Amino acid sequence: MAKKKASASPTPTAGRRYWLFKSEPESYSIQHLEKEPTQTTFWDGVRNYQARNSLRDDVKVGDRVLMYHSNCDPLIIAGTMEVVRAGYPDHTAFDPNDHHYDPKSKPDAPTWYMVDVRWQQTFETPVTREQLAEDPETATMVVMQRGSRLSIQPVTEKEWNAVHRLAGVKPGR
DNA sequence: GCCAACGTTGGC
DNA sequence: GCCAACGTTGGC
Repeated sequence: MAKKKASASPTPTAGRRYWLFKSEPESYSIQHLEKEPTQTTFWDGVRNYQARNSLRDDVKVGDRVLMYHSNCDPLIIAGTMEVVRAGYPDHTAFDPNDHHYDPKSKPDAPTWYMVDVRWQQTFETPVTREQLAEDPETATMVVMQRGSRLSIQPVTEKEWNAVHRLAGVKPGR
């Protein structure tokens, strides 16, 4: 477990990547994350190979993440998170009692991976899907593509900045 | 609640 | 290795 000094900020900007993670707020919302004792959680339950590859190989400590609330009304980007631990095996796949149990994933040969994220900010004015569709800089985001079911998606810096503009806040530190 | 799009499974 | 059937996702 990686404890971080409060003063120790961050991670260099260079090489930082941006992502969008989907969650159904009924299961887990940004409000849940904000209320966690450490405002940190492990992002478990991803059971799609393309998304798994991103979590295992590409999502790095210091990367920034938009949290998208799916399957709800209104559909929004609710806020942002910071990656605090890079890909490691998703242990919920090993637990037969867990909803995300997958017998083909073994501790010595894990199929599924997760990362740890820390709450960064909850947008006072969340950005709605409708806004994303209307703005030329965000309309092309992966999340807006018809039939896009990918739960871990790359976001460009331009899109990251545009989402913050729509939220009425400065793009984070 | 509906249903299109998508990923996975399994018979052949 | 093809592809139909199936289950799931997720916007509407």
